[in-house]
Amino acid sequence: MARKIQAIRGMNDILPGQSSVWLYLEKTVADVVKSYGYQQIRFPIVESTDLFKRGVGETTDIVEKEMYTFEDRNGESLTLRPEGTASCVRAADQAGLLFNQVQRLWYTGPMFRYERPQKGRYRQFHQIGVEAFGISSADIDAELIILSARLWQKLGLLEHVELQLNSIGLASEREAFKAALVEYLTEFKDQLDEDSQRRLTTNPLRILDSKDESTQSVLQDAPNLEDFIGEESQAHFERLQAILKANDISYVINHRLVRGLDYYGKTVFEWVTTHLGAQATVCAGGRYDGLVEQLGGKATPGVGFAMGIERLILLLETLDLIPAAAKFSTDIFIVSMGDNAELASFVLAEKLRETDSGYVVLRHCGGGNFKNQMKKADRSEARLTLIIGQDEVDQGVCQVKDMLTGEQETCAFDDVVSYINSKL
RNA sequence: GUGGGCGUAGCUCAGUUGGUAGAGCUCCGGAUUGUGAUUCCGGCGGUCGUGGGUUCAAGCCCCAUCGUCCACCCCA
Repeated sequence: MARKIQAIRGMNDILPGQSSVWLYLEKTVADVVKSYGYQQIRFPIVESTDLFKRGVGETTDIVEKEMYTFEDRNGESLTLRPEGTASCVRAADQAGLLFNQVQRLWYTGPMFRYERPQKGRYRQFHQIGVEAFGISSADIDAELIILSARLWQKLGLLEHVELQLNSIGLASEREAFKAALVEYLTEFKDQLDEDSQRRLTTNPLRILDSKDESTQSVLQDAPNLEDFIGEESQAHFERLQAILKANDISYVINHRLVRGLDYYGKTVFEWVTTHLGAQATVCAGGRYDGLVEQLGGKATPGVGFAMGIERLILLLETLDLIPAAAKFSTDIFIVSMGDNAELASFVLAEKLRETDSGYVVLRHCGGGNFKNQMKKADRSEARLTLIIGQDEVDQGVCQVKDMLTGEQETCAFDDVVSYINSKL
């Protein structure tokens, strides 16, 4: 036997039992997002490596060590997208959709990061992203957050996720804070954990997140980001909070909340849960007013967020929140024996599918005796089984069996559709 | 990239101090003729992840390797 080839590590197949849940989630998101006036945009999975280097940030972990980068046949460096925002900006700007106008866009699809896989974290994972361009005021930040809350409500997740908010100010304000933080922490360098010492030079803001006790105690008296936030950023943040309050969106302010992508400024937020272990963040985003310009477009404000589909599905599953209607199920199973009955069963099946009822009609294929076919019908978990043999063909009828009660009735061929409509 | 757990039939797993493999489910067939979920009987199905090593003998011990899971890091 030839050796089997398996899927690439961290890249999962979505199997039949799972796919209906994906469809349910995607449909729910599409409906919610549409009701806020967002239109879908689709862009390629592969882009120029430079797009992500410039968009996401050269020194971020994503760009430094997590990208799937390779050379095209003509030597151009290409990368499998590690996130969607940079591509979205590129696509929208290239089509002239960003200059002097408002755009509300969303997208979904696979993203790729070379990480060590674990629960809720995969090398190919899927995101749904929502982005709004051309509005600099806080009301659009609020709209996006309210939209996400609406989605949680539709999915039954609202009480299981918590909104964390922060403002990380303008780039210049952040730089000033970063400098002050590094200056302060350098004094206590020997009291910091190993990772944090390294981050002093690589990503100082991340130190705020450290779980190390000693590091946290050093941080007690460290400078605060809030003190470096300018008036404009502050007013923006306050307005956002006022709108959220008016809409009864509860949140906690987390001054430690910083994002891993360089393009964020002012508003940042995350929806987190306690049900997914280490992968607590289910949805995250923020404002990125400088990104469009950084990618060569005319300065255009932007805000957006992305959610991880795998994580959301994991959450829905652990909380048992997937509605029965979202699961695949067979409504009618058709059993037949003999050549004539087989022909009749095809006709019958098409009669049922022709209606707008949306019934899932499964015809048994491959013959076999009634006993085995009935067994298949049972396994299919269909509500009703239609049975046709030579006797039924001769009389122009079929048997309709209710698999729950075991009751069976004879029904004229011509009346089958209306009879079944009354039963289901 | 770092650390730890795990890898035995299609699936879930058992396998005692090393003596060349078992259960349940699934699938197929049967318990009288054209009717399922219970019950009973029988059958198919495994070079015990892979490659080395120790031993008279390895699923069990040792090394390596791959895969998987969890955590760190980072992120959705």
